[in-house]
Amino acid sequence: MKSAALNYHHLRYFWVVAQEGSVTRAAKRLGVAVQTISVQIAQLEQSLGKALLAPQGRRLVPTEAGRLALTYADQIFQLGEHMGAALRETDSDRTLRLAVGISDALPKLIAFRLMEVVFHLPQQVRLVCREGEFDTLLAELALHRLDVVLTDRAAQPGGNLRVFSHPLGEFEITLFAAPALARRYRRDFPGNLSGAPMLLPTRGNALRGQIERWLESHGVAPLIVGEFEDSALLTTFGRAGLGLFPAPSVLSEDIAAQLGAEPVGVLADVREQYYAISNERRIRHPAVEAIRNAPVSWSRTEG
Amino acid sequence: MKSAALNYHHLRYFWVVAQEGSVTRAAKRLGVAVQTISVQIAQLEQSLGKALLAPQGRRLVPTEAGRLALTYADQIFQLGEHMGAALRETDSDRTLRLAVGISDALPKLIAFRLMEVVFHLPQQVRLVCREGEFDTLLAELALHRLDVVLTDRAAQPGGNLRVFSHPLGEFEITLFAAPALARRYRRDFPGNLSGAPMLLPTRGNALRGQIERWLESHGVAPLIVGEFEDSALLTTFGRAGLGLFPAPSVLSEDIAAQLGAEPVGVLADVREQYYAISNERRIRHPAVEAIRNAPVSWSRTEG
DNA sequence: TTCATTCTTCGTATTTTACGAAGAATTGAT
DNA sequence: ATCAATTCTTCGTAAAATACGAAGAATGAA
Repeated sequence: MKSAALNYHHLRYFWVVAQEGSVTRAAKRLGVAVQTISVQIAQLEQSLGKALLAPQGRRLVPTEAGRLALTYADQIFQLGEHMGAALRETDSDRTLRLAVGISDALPKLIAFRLMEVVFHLPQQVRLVCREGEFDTLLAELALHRLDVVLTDRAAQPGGNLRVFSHPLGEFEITLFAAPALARRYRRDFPGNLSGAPMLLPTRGNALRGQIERWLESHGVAPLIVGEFEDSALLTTFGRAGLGLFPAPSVLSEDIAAQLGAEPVGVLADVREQYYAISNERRIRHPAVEAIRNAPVSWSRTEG
Repeated sequence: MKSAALNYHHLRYFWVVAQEGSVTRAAKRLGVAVQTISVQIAQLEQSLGKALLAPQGRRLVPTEAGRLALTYADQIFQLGEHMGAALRETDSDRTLRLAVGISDALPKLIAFRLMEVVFHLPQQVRLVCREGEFDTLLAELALHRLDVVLTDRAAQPGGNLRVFSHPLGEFEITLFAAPALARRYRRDFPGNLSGAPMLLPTRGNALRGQIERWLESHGVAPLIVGEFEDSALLTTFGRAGLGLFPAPSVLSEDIAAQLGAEPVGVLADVREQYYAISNERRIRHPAVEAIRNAPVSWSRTEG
């Protein structure tokens, strides 16, 4: 038997009664008759299967279950109030909001560079970013909780979700490493990579397959010491000196400055493609359009 | 004009429609007619003063305001579901729960020692602790959100809240300090305290007055370099070597182990009294009673 | 364009919520 | 112990909300 949905009307009465310690006073505060409240609290208790209030002296005090319920009720009604306030205050039609989902696999620095353009638009834009797995973000996009998802692979056209992928250009990939490692493997690159410790994206990432093909074609077999879903985590491990790690060549300077890691060698012909995924085939949101059309400041091969 | 309270019933329909992207499908899922939903969403929009959904192609997508509302709705209905689950799963009558409020001013170690006994009761007790200011905690006690408040001062009997203070015994107070400071001021204590850096509780704390009287009676005037509402903060500053600080003598060992601070000298005749404040004159909650009657393991003068 | 689908509006049925009246249970005072 | 006062419940009915059938309007897709 599936229990019916919670009746928030009943819950509110219970909540007020618990605050006032009395049905009578709650009735006064709410401007309704005592019987009304009495009945509805009884209904709430029945639907939950637990007593929520018990008389003690002249007051009504919450039972153990009632107290638990109150912790939820507190939050629920606080949220309700905040929501009203937020909607009233926000001139949500004035400021343009852009909700962006950023795939784990996308290097944060790339994400930043891609989104940079929205701050140079004529109108003020409030950027709301959410990180997560590709599939999660795609679902939120479909629900219009997000305006666009930035990621490293296109959405499957055959999927049950009606979304559209817009390529943002191809980026050349370089292997980076902490200074000591970088010095060691920079010589004779790429011939000496066999046995070199390496950090790679997990299978399923588009880049992974390309890198493996590149390694094979160069006849080298490094030791894969770690696989990462999340690009930021991958570079963190790389910075710590645990292995060579791939990243877009254009980030060379940023990686040196932020992570203290140096380039080891370019993976010729390995290219990562980034995408903006949106709901419409023809992009409407001006900020998304700006991202789509941005003349990205670093070298980039048009796809 | 005060806006009417949020109608959670309407909000739920809106929430489902946003998920489904269509009134029709939402109606199917909810088992009601489309008109019903249509009307109620219109009412919700009117009461909030903003459009929440806008047609786009064949779908209904949330507006900017709608999206904001959805972030709240998500939380609200998640809480509702969790509440039902929590109430169903918890055998809230089996496990005894004890909600304790701990005054900022109370040394955490004392609080721990006072509450220790509840874990040795025959029945399993789930301890729920909340920290805060004295007045805040007292209000929560009055609402029965807490079973007992542990604090360093009794509640005013003349207050508008009907609560009762149960003394838990008196504790002798010692001045402590980081090792270097302690060595310096331990000699000739208490005669050399004039000009010594000292950290004290804020005025209003019961201990503060006693310490000042003690200092005066010994004819010394230290330099008060800090006043703290929160005892944990006070000891943290003390540990950093910023000054001498008072704490119960019985915590000497704990303070040495945890904070690396050493005793400087005992404040003879200065005694801190701790209290358990509850709702009933005669305590009913077995765990509270245990705290009240615990033969505290360390030296303690019965009041 | 035409057709199909979806969302609205209107009037009425149903359900939920609210209240007056009366009864039961408890407290606090006499 | 008894009484008065207060509080919470239980009825039956009134008011309000929610829900639905029917019909009209708007929009996208063929």
